[in-house]
Amino acid sequence: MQQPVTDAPEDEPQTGDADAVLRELLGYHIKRAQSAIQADLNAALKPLDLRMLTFSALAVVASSPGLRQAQLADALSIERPNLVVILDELERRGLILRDRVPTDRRAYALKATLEGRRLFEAAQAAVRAHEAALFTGISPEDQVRLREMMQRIWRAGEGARE
Amino acid sequence: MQQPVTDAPEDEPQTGDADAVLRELLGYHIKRAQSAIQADLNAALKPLDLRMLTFSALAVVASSPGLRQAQLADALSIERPNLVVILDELERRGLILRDRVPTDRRAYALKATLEGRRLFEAAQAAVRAHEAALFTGISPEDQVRLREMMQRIWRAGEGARE
DNA sequence: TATTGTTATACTCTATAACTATA
DNA sequence: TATAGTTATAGAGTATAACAATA
Repeated sequence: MQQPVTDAPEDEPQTGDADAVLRELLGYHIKRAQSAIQADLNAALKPLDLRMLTFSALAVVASSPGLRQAQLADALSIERPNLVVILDELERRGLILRDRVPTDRRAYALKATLEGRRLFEAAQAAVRAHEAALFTGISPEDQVRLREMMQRIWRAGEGARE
Repeated sequence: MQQPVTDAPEDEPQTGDADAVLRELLGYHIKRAQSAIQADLNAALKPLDLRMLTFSALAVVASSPGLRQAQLADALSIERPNLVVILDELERRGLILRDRVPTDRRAYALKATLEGRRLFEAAQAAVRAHEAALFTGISPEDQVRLREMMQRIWRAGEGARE
């Protein structure tokens, strides 16, 4: 069962094989897939003038009204300062409101406007279509396995960070 | 078998549930896992003064000597201009060389120095340890499945980009 | 004293146009 | 003309320190 490995000389590496060292790493494949997902998601959100981050923020605010910015930043796994510009943009576009919390005048209670909720609904449909398209090749059972594996990796990373 | 779902009132969302909308998306879990992987990988490479990108570039150059910059950029899936600073850094540190190609004086043939190959070996060991640590919770068979799924997603993204 | 949101800042990664020197 | 590497530049995401207002 001898396989003719390749015709090319060893010292002239083929372009398509140059990433062979990297392809041995699981993280390489996960990164490539994640890049593809992000690109496709942003393309799907572009007609709505949203990006992954602005969509995520709008989605969380729309479905969990009353959150404070610190809580939202936590839910999005981003730092508080980085959330400010995102909310500035969503607020400027009339998609969310920063309501003062009466009991704690330092904080804002975030909520989506009617327009924000409508845009969220449209965006969610676009995102679901995007996921359906990108994950067609993966059976529902495998998608469940995949989600579990991703959660395990994330938890392992959490553990390593302490 | 009734489960007491939660004690909290509905209109005061719990912090831990704020990302419920996002957790329905497979892409959300993949992104979180990828972030964890990148953070852990960079932490593993930090003692060697490498990052994911500089490691990847060094790895490809070390194992495929003679590549041109355009080919390397292609292997790394980055744009040619963005590769320049990375190679500048690796060259300045004496890890790689840019050798003129005699037959095409526009191009450089990239190769790792002895020191570059040594650092690559050390880095590869660190990266393997990092992957072993992060992926302990995933059986070898599942890791194979995972890789296949990532490749499928990436190809679906490629198809969507045309 | 501690916390909320904010400003300022910096670093990394990414993407595009335009230049130079060669081909 | 076209290509290889480069420069300049801009956008997006991420991270930290420090501030004013409030608790």
